[in-house]
Amino acid sequence: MAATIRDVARAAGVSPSTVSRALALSELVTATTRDRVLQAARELGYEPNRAARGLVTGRTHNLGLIVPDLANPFFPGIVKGVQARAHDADHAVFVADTDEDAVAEVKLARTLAKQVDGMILCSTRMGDAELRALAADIAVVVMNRRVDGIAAINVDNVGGMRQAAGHLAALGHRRIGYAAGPSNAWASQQRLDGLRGATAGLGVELVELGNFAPVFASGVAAADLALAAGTTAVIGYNDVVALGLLSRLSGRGVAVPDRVSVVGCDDIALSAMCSPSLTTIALPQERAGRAAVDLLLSLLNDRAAGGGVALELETQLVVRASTGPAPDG
Amino acid sequence: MAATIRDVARAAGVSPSTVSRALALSELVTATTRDRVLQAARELGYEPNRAARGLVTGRTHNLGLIVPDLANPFFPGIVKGVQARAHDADHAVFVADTDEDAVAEVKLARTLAKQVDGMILCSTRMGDAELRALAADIAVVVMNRRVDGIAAINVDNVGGMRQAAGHLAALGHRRIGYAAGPSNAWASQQRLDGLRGATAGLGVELVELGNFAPVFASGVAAADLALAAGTTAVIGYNDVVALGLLSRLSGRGVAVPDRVSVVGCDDIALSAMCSPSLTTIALPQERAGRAAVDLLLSLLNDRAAGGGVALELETQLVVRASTGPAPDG
DNA sequence: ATGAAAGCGCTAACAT
DNA sequence: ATGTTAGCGCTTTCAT
Repeated sequence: MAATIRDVARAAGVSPSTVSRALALSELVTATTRDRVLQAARELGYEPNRAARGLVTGRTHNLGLIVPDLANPFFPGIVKGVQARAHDADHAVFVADTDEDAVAEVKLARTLAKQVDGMILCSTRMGDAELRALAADIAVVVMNRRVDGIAAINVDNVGGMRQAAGHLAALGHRRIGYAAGPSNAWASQQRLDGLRGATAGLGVELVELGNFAPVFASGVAAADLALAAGTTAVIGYNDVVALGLLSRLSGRGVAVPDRVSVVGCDDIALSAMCSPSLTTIALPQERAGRAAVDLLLSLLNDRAAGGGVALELETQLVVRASTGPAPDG
Repeated sequence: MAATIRDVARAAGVSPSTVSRALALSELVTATTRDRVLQAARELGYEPNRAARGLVTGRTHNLGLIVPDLANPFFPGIVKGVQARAHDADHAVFVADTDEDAVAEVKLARTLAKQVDGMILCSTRMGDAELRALAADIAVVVMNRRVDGIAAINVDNVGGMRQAAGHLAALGHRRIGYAAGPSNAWASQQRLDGLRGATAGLGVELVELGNFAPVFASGVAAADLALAAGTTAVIGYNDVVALGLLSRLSGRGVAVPDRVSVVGCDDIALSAMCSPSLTTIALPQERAGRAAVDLLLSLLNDRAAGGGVALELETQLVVRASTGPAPDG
């Protein structure tokens, strides 16, 4: 059996309450007794039982993190960021993968809500109403989503797309395709809006190729549409889709970037590893994860902070080998 | 505040223990009282507090999962498998990423151990002694590791390497390079052993290129070594390393598979997405994750089961575009 | 500065 | 078949 606070108390010759205070680094114990307690705790390998503590304090020191699909390389970065910060703040993290299923997500969130102090919903597919209902019961931070009254960490999708469009326009492209993501993904709307605004301003034609699931096969399908539409550059909703574009273009003997340029979004690790390497919009995934934890913890510690806060992190175009000058008209 | 068992008891006009029994579907309550209790619980939206329950039953219904690096696309598959099965069995999962740090891993495991019923250690870098000490305190299942007395889920690395070697030999390769993984990774040893045995039996020469961290850059470095050693085929410790090989070979103008063939291991999603697509050894990641949960839960329910059990899952060579006939001598 | 006592929400003997 | 009691490990009044 693991040592309890009583064991430590006995070993240190004090009462359980003193041990509790000493461990909380309270100023209410003498330095000497504190040392004695800490020493005893160390010797016994004592670790407080969090469940028991939570029962009395009402704080579990657990956080929940829900992501649509861990297999999408975009999310592990966020998970890492969340975990790093959570562990620093002495919190453990329940991670749940919804497999892109909005119904499963609501159920999962409800279950998790019972065992955590707060939760981070990443690229949630949940409806606004369900999200609000959840936020009424528990502290919630969303990532890549904007809902009034709910704390959010976002990346500057609009700015990123503006950079991408500017880059392609500078290379002489006049007709750009966009393979959009799921229609219920907030980020996809943002990116589309950004792209529409940017291309209009640049006098560039934007061809919307439709909505796609954020998977490789979507890029494969979109490549054919892009070629048929006569575009000289295609932007994928994310890097995985862009990798699908790359693959299909190469399969059809279309040289990248000589005949068609390709841009992704996310800057997943593999963007730099494939060939041609992928020009993409880098999102600060780990930083976003850390920021989400910070925001959540501040919400927890200061109920007044309210849910209105929304942070926006910068994005940065990373130019690699998959984009080049437009072929001569 | 959420409703407690007392609230339900009051509403149903019974004692808390009767509520507890009714909810546990015990046969010790009349059908009528049970209905009354269930009804009251539903009306109040009552959900038992798991922490409180855990405090008395000693079972948290939480599982811990430790992986070296979520950014390595091999692990998300396992996480998904573990979660799927755990949720089915009404358990939640704490996931922790150690960033390949053996010291951090031990600390993390110790912390997590306090809040879970059992834990799954994936490709752990922990020493045998520490592992045994941990297993003495809590139910443990390891994946990709074999330690006497500790339950394990493994994949047939030896068989996989045998298939890979056989494939390359059949294509006429007589000199094969191997970029091994970290020396403290059990799977790497296994693969090396498998490869040594297989090549010896086939009359093929095996060139061991050294130990590498399981990252892209390692493959880049290994490619140069492989070329210098005059091998016509190279096997990477895993797909990420193989992707590095692919990238460097292409960068140096060495055609794959025309001049050099490349084989990976794991069958991460991106193996099929890059070009040339990667011949690799598919490991059943999700299945392994599910099996680990099953094993862990059986350990938990039946202390007699002991820790000796070791399951081995099959591996399967997947031939794609990165391997071809050996160039003529 | 420290100890004693109460109680967080729940289950599991032990009564009845 | 149901209620009463005790206690899981911890924090937090309230005493001293």
